[in-house]
Order: sequence, then C-alpha cells, then structure tokens
Amino acid sequence: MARHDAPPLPPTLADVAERAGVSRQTVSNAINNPDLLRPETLARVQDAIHALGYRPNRAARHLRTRASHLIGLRMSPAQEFTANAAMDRFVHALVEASREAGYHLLLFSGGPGKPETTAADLVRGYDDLLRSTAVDAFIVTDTYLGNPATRWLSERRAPFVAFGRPWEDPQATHPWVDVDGAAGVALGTQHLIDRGHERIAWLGWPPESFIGQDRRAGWERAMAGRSTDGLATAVADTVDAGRAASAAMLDSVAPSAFVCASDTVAIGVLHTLAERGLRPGSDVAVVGFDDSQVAQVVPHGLTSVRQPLEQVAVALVRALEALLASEPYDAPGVLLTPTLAVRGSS
Amino acid sequence: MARHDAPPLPPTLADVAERAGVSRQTVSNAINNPDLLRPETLARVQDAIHALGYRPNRAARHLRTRASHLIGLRMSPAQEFTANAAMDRFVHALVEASREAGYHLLLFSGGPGKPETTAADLVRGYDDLLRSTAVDAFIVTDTYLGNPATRWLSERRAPFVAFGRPWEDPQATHPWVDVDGAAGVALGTQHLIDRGHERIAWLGWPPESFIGQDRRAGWERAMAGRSTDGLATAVADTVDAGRAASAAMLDSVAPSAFVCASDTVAIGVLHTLAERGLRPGSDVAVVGFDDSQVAQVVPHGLTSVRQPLEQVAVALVRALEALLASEPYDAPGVLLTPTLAVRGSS
DNA sequence: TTGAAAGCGCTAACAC
DNA sequence: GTGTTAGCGCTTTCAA
Repeated sequence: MARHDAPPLPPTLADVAERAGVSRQTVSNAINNPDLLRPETLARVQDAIHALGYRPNRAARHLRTRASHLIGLRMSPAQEFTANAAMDRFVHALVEASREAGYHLLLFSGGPGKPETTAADLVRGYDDLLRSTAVDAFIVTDTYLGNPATRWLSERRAPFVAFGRPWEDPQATHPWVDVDGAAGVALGTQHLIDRGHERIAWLGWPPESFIGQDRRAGWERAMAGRSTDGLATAVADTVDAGRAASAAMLDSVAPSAFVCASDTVAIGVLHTLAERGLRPGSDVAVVGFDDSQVAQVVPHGLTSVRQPLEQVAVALVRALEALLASEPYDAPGVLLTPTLAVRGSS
Repeated sequence: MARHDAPPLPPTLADVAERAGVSRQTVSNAINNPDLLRPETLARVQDAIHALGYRPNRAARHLRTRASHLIGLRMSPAQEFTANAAMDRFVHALVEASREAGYHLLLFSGGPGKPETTAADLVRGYDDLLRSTAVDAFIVTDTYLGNPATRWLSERRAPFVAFGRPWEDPQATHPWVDVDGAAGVALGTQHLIDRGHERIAWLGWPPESFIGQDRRAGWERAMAGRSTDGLATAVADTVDAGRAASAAMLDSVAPSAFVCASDTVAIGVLHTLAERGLRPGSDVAVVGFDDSQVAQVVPHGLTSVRQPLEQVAVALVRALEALLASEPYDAPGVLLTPTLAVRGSS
C-alpha cells in the first residue's frame, strides 16, 4: 500500500568493502588517507566506489569526527521598500566559496516571526544550533546593529567570523572581514570632483551608526581643502528621508552633487530630481552605495560604490578554515576595497 | 599551546540521565514520547535538561532515524542588471516556514562556478547531497527553464516539491506550488481598463517560455472583446529589450499602457518614457510583474503583480511534510493567486 | 600495507 | 513506566 516505493538505501562502506574484497577500514583509508594504500588496492577500491556511486554518510561522519561541514548563516528579513538587496549576491557568493572549501550553508532565522524583542530571542537560533552541534561555525553579518550575537558567541567560544568590523568593541579578537566604506565614498567623491563638481553634499546616516561615520569620513577626506559648510546631513535609511533631505538641501545650499550613504538614500535624491524636472547626471549628480539592482536598472542608471562581495565571501571562508584548523590567524581583520560603478547619474 | 580553549563538549543524553537519576532511554522518551513517562519523572528529566541546557545531538539523531531535518535548496546565481530579486524574499519566507516545521535550509550551488554546461553538472549538487543523505528533501525552484532536475529527482524517487508547475510534463506526479501568473496579469490589465485605458500593450517573453505563455493568457483574457492587433510583442527578459520594444510600439501602435511579463521589462519601458520626457502614470501607464525592490523604489513607483511568496513557502513546506510522512497528498498541485501593488506608474 | 575492535550519541525493539 | 541491548555508518586507535 505504500504510495511510492521508498528510494533504495544508499550503499555503505561495508558494501564497497565487500565489492572490492577489502575491509571497511581500507575503504575509509582510500577516501581519507589514500597515500596509505598500495596503488593497486587503491584503484580497486576506487572502482568499487565509482561503480556503487558511494558517498560517505554525512551523519555518521559528523558523529564520529564532530564536524558537520556546515556553516550557519542567519537570514534577516528581506527589507522591502529599500535598495538593500546585497544579501542575495552575498549569499550566493558565500555558497560558492563554501562549496570550494567543502562546506555547505545552513540557513536559519531569529526568533518567532515578529521582530526581535529580547537579546535572548536574537541569540536563540545560534544557541540551538550550537548545542545540537548542527554547525561547525557561523558567519555573522548584521554587525551594523552592534549585533549582540558577536559578543555572545565570543563568550561561548563558538567559532565564527564576522562580515563587518567590531566597531563597538575594538578589543574583540574574532576574525572579521570588512569593506572599506570610507575608501569607497572617497572614490565616489573624487569621481565627482574629477567631473568638475565643487559643492558636493553628503547624505549620511545618523551619527550613532559607525558605518555611517566611516563612510562620511571618506567624503570628508576627499573634500579636504574645500568648504563643506552645510553640505552634510544625516537621515534615516529610507527613500523618503533621502528625498526630503535632498529637497531641503537644494533649496538651501544648492549642491551640484550628492554622495549618499546608501542606494536607498540616493534613490530618494533621484525622486527629488524627478519631481523638479532635473536630470540626474547633467543637472545634479548622484552617487549611491551598494550597487544594488535598483542602481543598475533605474533610468539613467545610478553611479554607486560596489562592495566586492565575492572577495568578502572567499576571505570569510578562508578565515573560517584557519579558525577551525586552529591555525594561527595572523591578521584578525581583512579590509577590502570597493570599486565604483559609474553610470548616468554622474 | 592551544590558541584558545576549545569550547566544552555539550552534554549528552547520558549526562542528563545521570543527573535525573534515570536511564538514557527514559530521557529519550521524555523528549520524543513524553506521554510514556510518569508526570513526576518527566518533570525531573525536564529539569535536568533545562539545567544542563541539553539539546539532542543532531548527527546522532540523524544517523539513527535517517532524517536530517534539512531541506536542500539550490541557489542559482544572483542575476544582475535585472529586477529579479524575488529570491531574497522567497528564501527568507522559506527559512521561516521551515523553522516552524522543525527544518533548516541547506544551501548548495550547481557545478563549478561557470554556467551549467551539461545536465550532469546541474544535477551533481543534488546527487551528492542525496547519496550522502545530507538532506531529507529538496525544494526545486528554477522550473522556468524546464529544469531537468525535477525529472531526474523523480526518477531517483528523491523527495522534492517544486515551486512552479511541471509545464513540460503534465504527467508528473510530484507535489508543486505555483502562482497563477495569468490571474496576476489579468488583475493588472483589468486595473488599467478600470482606469480608462483602451489600447493596452503586452510585453511578454518569447513563446518558448511556458510562464510567458501563461502570463500572456491573462492579458488576453482581460482584453477579451477589445482589439489586440499589433499590441503584443515578445522580448528577452532584459531592460534593454523592454526599452527597445516599447519604443518601437509607441511609434507604431501607440498604446496608452503596457503590461509586462516582468519588472525587468517594465523598467525598460520606464527608460523609454524617461528618454521621451513622458511621465509614467499620467502619460503612459506601466504594470510590471514581481513587485521587486526596483518597482517599489523607482521614482513614481512601478505598479506590479506581487507573488504571495510567504504563502508559497508555507505551502511548499506543508507539501514536504506530507510527502515525508508518506501521507496521501490529495492535490498534487497548489495554485496561489497574486495581488497587485498599485503605484504611480498606473 | 591491511584488518579488528571500539565508540561517537542517539532511538527502535523488546524485556522487566 | 522504565531499563537493557543493539546498531545506525563512520573513523580512530592499535595490532597483525
């Protein structure tokens, strides 16, 4: 009465051993320490493995070696009505980089649906996976919040690497990889200067944001020697905030260009330009940050700072491998430099 | 000389048993069949579990029960220069839905970096995970290609559910969940008719695409009784193709509105309007498909058909649970209805 | 170079 | 109700 026959059980080490006429242990060696085998035996075992389509059972291997070869990654809810879609590209890059190192990604989410209430909620996902030995390590991404997860994981001595510097805790010793936001914004600002702009405004985030401070520093550095009076404003990371702030600035200090802390804010500037019949690029220049899909396809195109997420992913996985191998990890941090994707808005 | 002390090994069933003064089996029962225990014993065991922060070791449980409680999901490369960012939202919805059913998502990718060459390449990721019993089942999403994975998985009797109908193989018996594209497009088209539009053009995909055919059918249905001569064009799913085709149509049949098979194509239409100084919504109306971030934040906003991805995720996981429990799954397919997000472009 | 024994932590089957 | 035994498939000793 079975609705469909169960798939046949996959072959085990014992099946391969029998077929090759050796012991189970020899098959195990053929896989993990091939050098130990006489070439002739090795070939015979490999033939059997191939013929049977044998793959080591992960659960058994995991149980024995205490290594799941799984990396945990917490998915935060997709933000809508913003241009923050970098997660997509990042996750894919991470899957690729992990695969090459023999790891898979295990996705999990925070507490029950609703936005995190307590820190305990936020940390529950990590805790469960850790206690059940489901993953070997974590990659932590939401460090922009001053994520309590990093501190908590450190205290538990749980292996993890962070995408993002430990701004709030310079003492932290965990490995991290980050992108030099200041350099990126400086790149964008210099690009505008090269185009002849003099009055270049900065639309950044509130001063609580370390990342926002960092990016702003890039603007200030590139603007060195020029007046910046009234040219900097802090706004929330929303399209509307960017729209309102840019409108106000055009009325007051009338900048000829805007450099923004995010594509979301930059899109807000594009809204203002559209409302006033101004043309991005020729009338007022705009530079965003993240090279989101929105920046790529919006009419005229939005010039934007692009994070090298593929490199970030590779660096993260490399750091993780070193960490798990207890290798001395010389540099606790890796800082990568973004590039500028120039489009019609500048 | 260890660079950092290894984290202490998590407690096991035996530790809990000792602390509670019962056998290991009783602890196991307390977790998996609490009804079997005397309430008093149960409470004592639960106290011990709580005190020790015990969690069953997943590998051991997996090995014994042959269930990993992991669902495999293949990540296809993020498409850039399009507005197809639905994957982000979908993956998150899936993580949530899976969590509630006690599953985690395992992400993997296709063959080595480069775009799939052979079908074998495409299928290798699935094959590896299946043979190593790393996952209990798969969720297959890229059915729009006439994905060979579904057929291959069926032949292996591998448990999976598909997001997308088996267009190319109506005989297929695997469970699937899909969104009624025709209904969505009909919704968008009717919306335009309600706004007084008469000449509503269809910018669709080439006829090989089953999904494209389906969506086009929605336009035709809503346009019943009106002339559609010269109002339909098939284009590739790129911004440029949408731009070129809409420009040509404005010059020839001069429609007052465009309904598009994707946000990507719709953005192309917005490009054309921007080039000609036409205002989306008031001069020419545009409706896209996917409710991407681009649609949400582009100046004026892009009206777009929104897929109920959260519902899709829940339905997929529900189908998977039934499948894995060998429950009779009455309907092999579930068809969900999208909604219309109305914005400035219409 | 190969094989035998033991055990990772858990649960299914059965005995008490 | 609770405990005992056995074994899931693998790798780490250690002996041959």
